[in-house]
This record gives sequence, structure tokens and C-alpha cells, in this order.
Amino acid sequence: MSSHTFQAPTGTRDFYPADAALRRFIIESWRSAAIRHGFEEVDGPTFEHLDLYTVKSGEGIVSELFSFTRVGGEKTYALRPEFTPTLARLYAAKANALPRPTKWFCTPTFFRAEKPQRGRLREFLQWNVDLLGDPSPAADAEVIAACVTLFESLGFTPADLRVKVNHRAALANWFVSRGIPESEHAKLLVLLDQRAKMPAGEFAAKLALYNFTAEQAEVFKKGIIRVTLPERAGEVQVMGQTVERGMLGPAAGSDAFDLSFFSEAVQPLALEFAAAGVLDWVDFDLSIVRGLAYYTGMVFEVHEATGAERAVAGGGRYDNLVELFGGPPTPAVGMGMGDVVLSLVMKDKGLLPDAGRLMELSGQRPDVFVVSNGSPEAEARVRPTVAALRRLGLHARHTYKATRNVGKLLKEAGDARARYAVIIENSESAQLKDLTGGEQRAVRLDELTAGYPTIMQGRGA
RNA sequence: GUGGCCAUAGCUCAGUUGGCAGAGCACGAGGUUGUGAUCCUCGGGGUCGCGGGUUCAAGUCCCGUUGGUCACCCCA
Repeated sequence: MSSHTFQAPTGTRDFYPADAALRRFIIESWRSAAIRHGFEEVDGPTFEHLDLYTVKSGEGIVSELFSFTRVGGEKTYALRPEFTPTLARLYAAKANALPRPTKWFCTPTFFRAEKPQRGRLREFLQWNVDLLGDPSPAADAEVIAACVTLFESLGFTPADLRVKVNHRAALANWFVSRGIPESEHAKLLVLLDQRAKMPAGEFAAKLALYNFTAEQAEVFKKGIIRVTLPERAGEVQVMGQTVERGMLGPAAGSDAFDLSFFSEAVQPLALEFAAAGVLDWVDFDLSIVRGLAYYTGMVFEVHEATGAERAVAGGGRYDNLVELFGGPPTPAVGMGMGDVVLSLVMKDKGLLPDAGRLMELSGQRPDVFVVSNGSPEAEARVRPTVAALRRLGLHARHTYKATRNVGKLLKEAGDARARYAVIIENSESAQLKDLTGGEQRAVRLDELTAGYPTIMQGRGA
């Protein structure tokens, strides 16, 4: 590379005004959704001791981290690749003083030393929502409800995004019921997680090693099952086909659709999703495994409805993790959502606000744009008027162009999405024009600079 | 970390068998209609990602490198 050219490091992004406005909009959307659901904002350091990450994930994780030692120092640090260890550390340190449940969220930057590809960068934002101290399915539903609130606020519908829910314990119970020892469960979960990456025949053959039939392999491959609510309790549908309770037991002969364990674990969740008003967004999906890591109960991922793009969000219940980081035994459920895939899906669905709208949504819309009619007398009043309006707390702008053509300057004001234009006529009077509606009226300059908000009857106009 | 494809103006791209670096949009200046439009004229801008090589001559062909992108690995 030549010495006079610098590029941003691999997998990082530059944020020009339009990009920064989008980022601000996404962060504010995240914050708003979390706060509406009663979560409180927290944060931690951008880097932690490397040990904090190897405790949970093993030494293998190190190659995925940006880690470093200070020159002359001995301690090894790592830029944070996720928030959960920090969250557990924060919670463990003050567990006795914290309310139950504790509901926290954050929207920080994370770093992973992976090769970038679509939807995955080395520096990104991630919204984390966690609810600690409540083991109930209602807590699971609360986290997902915050997620759904976000989607709704961005303009998504259940036809755009699906929340795919599974239950670790249900799968484990089912495996046990089929005589599969617990020592084999991890390998089996990995196999299920990889189902999409191999031909159906190969997948079925590998499942057969665990005594699953080809029919059951098909069920796993398709994933989605429908769990009905209590008025029809006892019914389970597989791939749209209703299966009677009597058919579910292995004794019934056809145990291809023996999903009773799954059904029992998931029915309480379904009730809570219904109570939270998010059931329309949810599919119960046997194929969602979420790596292995630390999940102990409900797990979920949010995907674009047709399977385009990577997962928009993911999470689940991790009842043993706080203890692992030195805290008291604490049931917990949480989720993470990155800005990269979210932005891609918003773009795919045509839900990205245009540049002007983003400036407005990110709090950068000018209140007033001050121009003169071109006379020297009026021109002299532009800067003092702008200064006075700014002193009143308003976002006031003026042109930097050489032209004094009123039409061109009003176009500039309109392009900037200013709410009002002030056209100064002489040292005493001006026209005040509402750029939204187009009406304008004469005002005295001294009156304007003394009480613009009053004249406008508030800024919301 | 492995492999495929890609790289020309701020953006989207054109550039012929190797022969003077281009368009639209955007940006800036001026003009016209004293009020956001339309229109007209002009202008700034690119070591063709970077470095080598072949050639009289390279944006174009070859090698390397950096970055992007897609798939694999991984996905906390």
C-alpha cells in the first residue's frame, strides 16, 4: 500500500452523516423498545481481561478475539466480543442488592476477529436484552416481546420476520426417552444444527445412528411444528397435519411424531406468547439449536421469513451462567441483535428511511433556516438573527452559498428539511414561512429573536 | 484460516484487437422567474486500489499485494 493512502481496517465501517444518522436511528429504536418494556440501560468496559472470555468458551475462543498486552505490561486483555460475560460479572458483583427480576439492556460496540462477509463485520453494534432472576416462561416471553416491539416500530410485520422458538430441555427429555445417553446429546445437537448443510439422505443416515426413523429426520429437516393452545390441548400438529395425543406415545406404534415432550415444554411458552400478544410472530421450530454454549431452556432465533440473510437476532435461557462467573445461582434469559443484519433486512424490505427522514429521526432536523432578500440591510441581520435563535435553543442554519437568489435559498432550506424559513427583508421585518405547509406571514425581527418558540406556538408544528 | 469473483470521479457505471480518461447523478459558480419547481451556461475534480512485469505503448495482458464480496470453518 502506498504511504499516502489509508484505508479503514478490514471489517470496520466509516460513518458519514447519512450512516451515522442510520446508526443513531437504530440505537434509539432499540433503546425505546427496551425502555417501554421496563428494561434499564447498563454498559461495561470496551475491553476486559482475556480470562473472562476463556472461562466460558475455552481457549479456542482466543483466535476469534482481538486481544493485546500493554507494552511493558503483563496482563492480557481482549476487546469485548459479546456482552454476556460482562453482564454476568456486573450482576454477580451486586447480586444481593439488585431487584428481582433485574431487567437490563445495552447497545454497545463489539469486536470479533473473523473474516467479514455479508451480515458479519469485525466491529458492530449489538442490542442486548436480559432478564435475570425469573425462571418463568413469562420472562422468556418478555424478552421476545421487547424484540417484537422493536420490529413493529421499524415497520416489520409477521410476514417479514419469524421468531423461531425451540426448547433445549424438551429436546433433551425426548432424547432420554428414546434411550439416548446424555453423553451423546451434544453431538446430536450439533448434527441437528448442521442439517441444512447436508443432503437429506446423509442427514437421515446420521440420525439413524441414534435410532431415528427417516420420517423423523424429515420432521427435523422441516423444523416447524404447530403447538395449539389449551382449548385444544393435547393436539400437536406436525407440518400442518394434526396428530392426536393417543398417537404420540411410543406404545402407539407410530412414534415418528412423538412430540409429547416437546409439546409439554412448549405449551406454557405458547400461553405466555399469547398473553404478550406476540404469538403471531412465533413459529415453534425443532431445528433451532443455537450452537451449544450455555443455553438451558428456551432458545430462539429471528429469521427473515423466506430464509434470506443470516439470523437477525438470537437468544435463550441460560440458568447456569451467572453462577459460572462467580455469582449466586440465577435463572436468566436474554437475547442479542446486531445492527448489520438488521440493516440488511430493513433494506431488503424497503424499510430504510430516506436520507432526509433519517436526519429528522436522528434529531438533526433544523428548526429554522434564515435567509435575506439580498439587500445589504437585510444581509447584515442574518448572522445576528441566527445567533439569537440559537441562543433560544433552536437548531438554526444559514446558507454558505454565494447566491442571494431567494428561490435557490428556499430550496436549500427545503433540502435540509428545515421546519421554517425566515426571509429577512430589512433591519426590522421578515417573512416567516412554514416550509411544511407553505404559509407565510410578516413578523418583526425583534419579536422573532425574543420569542420564536412563542410565535411558532411550539416547535412541534 | 481456505477457495471463487470483483476494484475506473463523492455515487452508479461505460471504456472496442493494448493507442490522448468518459457519461449521468451529486457538488460548486453564474443567469432567468422576488418564494422551495422547471430551464440555460460554466467549473472543480481520477498516479484507473497499491507494487512489480511484458510491450514502442497497459485502465486493458501476467504476477504479487491490499480491500470488498460470496461460500466454507466458526458463530459466544
